Amino acid sequence: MGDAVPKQVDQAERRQAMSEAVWRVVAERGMDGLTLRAVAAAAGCTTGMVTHYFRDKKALLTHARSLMHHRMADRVEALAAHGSAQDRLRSACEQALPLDDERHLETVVWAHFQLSVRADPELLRHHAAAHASWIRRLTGLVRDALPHPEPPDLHERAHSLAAFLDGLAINAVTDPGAYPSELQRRVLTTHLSLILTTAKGPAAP
Amino acid sequence: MGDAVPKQVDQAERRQAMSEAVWRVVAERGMDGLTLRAVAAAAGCTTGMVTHYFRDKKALLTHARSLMHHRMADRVEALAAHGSAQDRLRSACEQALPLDDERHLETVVWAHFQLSVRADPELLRHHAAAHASWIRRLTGLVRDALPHPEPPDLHERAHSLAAFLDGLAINAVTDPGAYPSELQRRVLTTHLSLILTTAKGPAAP
DNA sequence: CCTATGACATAACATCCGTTACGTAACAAC
DNA sequence: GTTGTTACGTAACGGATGTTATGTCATAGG
Repeated sequence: MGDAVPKQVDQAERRQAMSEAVWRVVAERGMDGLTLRAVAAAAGCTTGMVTHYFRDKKALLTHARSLMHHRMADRVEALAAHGSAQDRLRSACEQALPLDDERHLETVVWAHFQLSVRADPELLRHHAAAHASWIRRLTGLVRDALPHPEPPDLHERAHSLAAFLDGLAINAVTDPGAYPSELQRRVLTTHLSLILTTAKGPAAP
Repeated sequence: MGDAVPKQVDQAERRQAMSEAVWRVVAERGMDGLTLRAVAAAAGCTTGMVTHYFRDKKALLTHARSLMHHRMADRVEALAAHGSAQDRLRSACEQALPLDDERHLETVVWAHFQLSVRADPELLRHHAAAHASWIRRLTGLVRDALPHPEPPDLHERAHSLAAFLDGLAINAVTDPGAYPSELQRRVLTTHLSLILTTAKGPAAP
């Protein structure tokens, strides 16, 4: 009984290719259009190959989800640490916006994944943790970009910025014609300048 | 051949009941969990009754969508016209946030509908028009709440507010534990006070 | 009363889905 | 070469789905 192990394919690479096919299918047809056959067609292979690398549909989705999460996290991690605090804040914000085709697809897929999280308690916990981490990072960036001492509503400003970014990204993706990247940048500029305001105007109740 | 027309049921009422069943199913199981049988079960009837009042699944979805749209539009329309400009602006913003169970469900369903718009060009046009109208209304409210003369970035501020509201609503709905209504109100207060700021702080690039 | 019609329930239908089983070819160890 | 394992493609399976057909009952007009 020999231990013959003929392994000439890069399994991780295949899995990634299929995950990317999942992204494309989700972006084009939504979660209810995500079928193994559609994924196989988008990946240019057969359903047999998909089931060969993933136990079942849930495993495929989990992998596609985690890969997307890593992809976005890596982009956050790769942000330049140099430059002024304002520059670093703006860079972090821009990477969360669908300013090019790649981020456009990411935004669509991420929106679908985020919404579908509601159906699975475990996914919800995972998402909540990731979101809290994102809020923490934004809070730090906003604090660094503001003059000392930090304002008492720092956390609210960070939350405001996070919500703004998510909303703008989704609006840009569900109504692409109305949100060219140039408008997105202009609105971001306005929002950042408001967030970094120190002297308050007339207060809202 | 008599013209017997025994019509003792209110068809509009039935259709609304089934549309509300659609909302509940979409909120609980997402778009891919929306089946005629699930809708019938949620409405407490049979699939035969559903097909009796709607030609096919698409007609059912269209009606549920349009009813939800009217419901949200009516709420906007019912906003108090009295009070200060700031009060009217805040009221308009609060009705867009999931501060109670009713608006929570509305937000979830609306998010699903908004995302699924991408798969249908006609729905996309409809959504774009509604969104533009919403932006216009917000712009007017912000202008009224700001001292004259209006700032040059008025439209950007309105877009910023619209994106913020959408994002906060979605965050609150995908991570309910982290966004109690009290936090939503606090963040809204901060955002509104920033939006209504006239004296600018350090500008972001 | 009688009949036509609307308001349903029930059930059958083809289709599509996820899953699983089976078959084949390629390659490493012996 | 032989063998055993991996890497697929093909196809079949039961179940779920949207749709359609059929049946039943109540009711309003004649």
